[in-house]
Amino acid sequence: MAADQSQNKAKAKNNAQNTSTLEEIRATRLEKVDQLKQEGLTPYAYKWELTHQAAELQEKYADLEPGEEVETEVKIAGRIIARRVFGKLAFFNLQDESGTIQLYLDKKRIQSQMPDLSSAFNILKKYTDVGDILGAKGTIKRTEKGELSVYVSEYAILTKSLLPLPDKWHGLTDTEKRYRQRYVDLIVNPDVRETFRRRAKITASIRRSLDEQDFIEIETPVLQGEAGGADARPFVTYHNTLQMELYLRIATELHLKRLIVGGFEKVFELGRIFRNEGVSTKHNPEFTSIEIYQAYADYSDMMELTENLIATAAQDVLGTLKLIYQEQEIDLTPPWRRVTMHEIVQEVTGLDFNNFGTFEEGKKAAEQAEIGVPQDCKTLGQLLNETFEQKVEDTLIQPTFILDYPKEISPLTKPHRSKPGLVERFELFIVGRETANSFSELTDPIDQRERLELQAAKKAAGDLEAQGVDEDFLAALEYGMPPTGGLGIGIDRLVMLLTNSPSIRDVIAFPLLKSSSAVAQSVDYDAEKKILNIEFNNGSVYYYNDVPESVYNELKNAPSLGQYFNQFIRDKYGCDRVK
RNA sequence: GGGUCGCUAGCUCAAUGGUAGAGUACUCGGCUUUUAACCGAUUGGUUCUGGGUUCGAGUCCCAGGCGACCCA
Repeated sequence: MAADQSQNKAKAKNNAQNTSTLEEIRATRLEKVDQLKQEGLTPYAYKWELTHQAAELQEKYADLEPGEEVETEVKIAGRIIARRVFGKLAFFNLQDESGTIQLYLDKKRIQSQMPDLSSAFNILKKYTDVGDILGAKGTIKRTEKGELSVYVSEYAILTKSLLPLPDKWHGLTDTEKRYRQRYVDLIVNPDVRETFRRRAKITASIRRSLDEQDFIEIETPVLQGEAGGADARPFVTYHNTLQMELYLRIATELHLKRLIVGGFEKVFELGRIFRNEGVSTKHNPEFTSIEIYQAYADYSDMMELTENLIATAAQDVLGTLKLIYQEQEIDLTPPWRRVTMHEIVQEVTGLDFNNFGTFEEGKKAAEQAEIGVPQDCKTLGQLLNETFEQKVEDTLIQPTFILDYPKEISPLTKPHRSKPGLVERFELFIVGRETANSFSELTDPIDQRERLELQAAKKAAGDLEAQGVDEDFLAALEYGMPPTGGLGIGIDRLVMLLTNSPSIRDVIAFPLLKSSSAVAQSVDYDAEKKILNIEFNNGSVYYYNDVPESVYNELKNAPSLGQYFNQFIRDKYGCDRVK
């Protein structure tokens, strides 16, 4: 008795080794990897032949009665997302891309079907964890409790997982972790997988529609010498061997138009666009657009195309044109409302911009209507647009085409055929968001040059979003571009709408997030050259130039090196990275 | 750029300025119809970081980091 007790104590002590921190869990699982190898198994397999996916089986055997079995042999694979283990019986829930199915693991059956592995059931019991990838072969059985199961005869551990999954019940809700470790989010939140599956269906549907109408997709450069086609700040990069600055594209417009000049009549590109701007629920610095150009068409044709593409995508993905977005009912059944910017501004605010003779007059009226007029707003056209953005946009819940924009905010658009000062442009708004933008494209090379030079002047004056003059594009126009309708659709925003996602980050698999910045760790100072040498905790080393000795002394004596540095040095002195 | 809120165990969350806790996961033992399995036991912490106030700080103050939402 006494001996038993001391033995138990020793055992308890032995078992009391720490197994709960992340590192300890990982160490325990690495041990299991070793033990599997000792059993002659490979914890990282090469292949597993499948015959079915989980959802397929669920559907096929939906009518199987509890207790009933089918002798057909199936092979499936997936991740263990739950384990319920008894002495000689176990139930695992296996998740593959399509869904989940239960594995019914009976010791007797497994041991007899896997004679080469002496303790096949115990290995399963001891060495598998939630998170492991498992392959299973067996027959179909609905258990007496009514759960459709694969009655396993053979299994293989295909991949041993070393890290624990989030809580099976509460899952992963921390938004930051969900975005930073999207793979974990995808494992435990099935609706996230559904969102990205739906995204793929939407882009496939759009490409299919365009293909059926004989459009072809042509890829244009991401790296460009001049970033044009939109008003946006570009990312700048550098080509070492060519020794030239390059910009990441902010639009695909100017190159697709070159293709129209070259003789293609229906072209498009669906691809990534980069804009060096802020991050919000509606903006990610890299996002996806589709731009479509059709020769001999105008913006009216583009309206029909827009309705057709979006309605078809919704029908393909949702099976309906009526949907709910964030508790608002949206009806995508064409035709959609078409209203000019002048009309809608008057409708919402009561301001009739046709009545204003001068900018001053308009400004006075706008300010009375509580519209904030920014400094750089200097024309009636800009004021109209400002009023529209401030008062109207949010109210455009159902799909609405806003037509006929002021010329000064549309440098690539053909003048309106009957309304002076306006251009033939529309934007599509749904749930208050700009979702598409389209013009009768400007084809007059002289007019285009004047407008781009106006943009370039703004850029020279410090407007970081203004466009430069793309001489080669102008040369292309001088060879002659046929009348052309152009259309751009924000794919991310469309996907948000059709997946009922409140934030653009929900529809981008890996949204851009700030990395936690490096912390200054140690410091050195060259008094003669006034160079401050800082080493960061990530190993990088920077030289900060022209740093006064007094600053160095304060830094040295600061309670926290890292914070003094962030506050008083980081952005205040020029620096070179040396390591 | 401004404001509000948040950051504590792998995950989800507690904790009047006074011994950092629960559930779950992990580990060990038991169990052939479970499905948030169950029963029993053990374990697990840089409370985001750096300062400050205090006899004493997860909590109060200052600064910083990251995130969410709102505004411009």
